[in-house]
Amino acid sequence: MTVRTRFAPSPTGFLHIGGARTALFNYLFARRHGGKFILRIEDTDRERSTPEAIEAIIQALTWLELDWDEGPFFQTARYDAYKENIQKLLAAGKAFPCVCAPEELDAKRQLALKEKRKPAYDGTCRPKDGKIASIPQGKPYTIRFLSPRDGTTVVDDTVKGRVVFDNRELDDLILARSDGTPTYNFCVVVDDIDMKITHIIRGDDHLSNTPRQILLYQALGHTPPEFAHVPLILGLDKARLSKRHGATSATAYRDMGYFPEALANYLVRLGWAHGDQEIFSRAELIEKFSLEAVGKSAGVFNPEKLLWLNSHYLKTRPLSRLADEIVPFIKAKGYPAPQDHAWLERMAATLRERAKTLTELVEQAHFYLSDEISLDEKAAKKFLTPDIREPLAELADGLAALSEFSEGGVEQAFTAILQRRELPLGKLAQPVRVALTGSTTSPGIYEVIAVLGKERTLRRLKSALERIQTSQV
RNA sequence: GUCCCCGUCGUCUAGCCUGGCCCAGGACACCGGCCUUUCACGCCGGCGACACGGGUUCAAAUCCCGUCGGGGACGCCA
Repeated sequence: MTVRTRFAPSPTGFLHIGGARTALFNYLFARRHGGKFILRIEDTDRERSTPEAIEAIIQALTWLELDWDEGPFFQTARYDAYKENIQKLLAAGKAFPCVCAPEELDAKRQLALKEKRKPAYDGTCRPKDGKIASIPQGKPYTIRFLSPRDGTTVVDDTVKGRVVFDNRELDDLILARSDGTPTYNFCVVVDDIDMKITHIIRGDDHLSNTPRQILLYQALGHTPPEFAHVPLILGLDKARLSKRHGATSATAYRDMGYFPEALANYLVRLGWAHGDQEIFSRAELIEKFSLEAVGKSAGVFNPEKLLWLNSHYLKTRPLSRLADEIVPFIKAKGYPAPQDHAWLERMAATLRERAKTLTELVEQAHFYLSDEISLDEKAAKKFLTPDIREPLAELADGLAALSEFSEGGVEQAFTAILQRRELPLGKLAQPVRVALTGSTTSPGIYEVIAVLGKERTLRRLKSALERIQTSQV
């Protein structure tokens, strides 16, 4: 039997973090077992489904490199299949029409809740004594599943273990709305049967749906697949992750300068572990992922750790790739995109250990990307002082005379002056740093100078010198 | 309210199934130190948890029961 998993989002919004992890687990499990990973769009709720959401979900999956083998399939294109199966159930006396009005049902539900009872369908339209109910004429009706009133339904869940539900807890769920369109729990089962899904891996908020679905499988004459309900992702307040916890869409992280590898690595470790290992390549994940190692308890989303993983990927990324990846962020900040790829690489190399995201890296690259450096006045006051004017001027001359404008050459120029004047490096480096970058913190001063190049370095030193001159008078 | 799930450092987790190797290991964050031209990186060290109460046992984070706490489901949403 070849493994077939599926990710089945409803396109009512972007792909959120929890969905991304579910997709990842399904993907990994399928790949691990040489199976197929299927994408299905559950768009039966026509009110809330949008083409934009579909696009956003596909984009997010693509960004995360969770490529699917079949689909996307759309439930709205499969109405015939659902209708056919409803007819089958109706004919077999396993479903029945219900003429209860939504308002009635709602009132009963409210009352039950108020009286602290479990709100459930009271069976008003349930056919008595095993008769096959006839279709009501001239009245709107829904089709309900005739759910057994006794016995138990067992879910043998790969992560949660054996969970037993009393069938009395399950009411006669609606399979088709009064407009004839099928509902979620029914479509899912029909689809998973037709698409030959062998393993359903999804959030554990679906665990309580599972006994109904198992009952539907049985009614339709099929064996249920394996179920694996993975715990939910919580916010810092332990409530289910939602908008108020900040960025929750997968692509929001892309836009904030995170790498897909980092997000995937973070997400997979939330609820799953392989010993003490923290960093996983995609290949390792495929090799090592297993549902048995997925934990049972919900996990809190920790942005700090994601950031740490991202910085890891930032530090270890091939430079030429990094250079490509920062370009969109440079443009987004409104800088002209540098054409010299090699230069971009050198620039990124000096910054990558100081930034945790691409956004941060580009922010710190301001003095490379623009000649209008923002001078920190406090720093200027402290370091661009008259006593440094001479060494600074001398350094400018030394750098101007350099035939090879490399890090090594720059260092020699510095050392020569420092030795002659018996100055510690910091005494000269800080003023130079302020002159070139506008701030007291930056990458190593030799790297900065080498990357900036002779012309821009000299120009900035010159204007610093001028500033010292004028403030003297 | 009813049903279901869950409960190891602040957070993610290893260990739990197959009790002793665990006065509980790793990671993020935090604190201190080292490295150092600044800031980072890196390295070293520190802080810090078996929810609680009973039981079983020579021995319990690990097995059993209860309590408490958190989450989820209860839609003509998915």
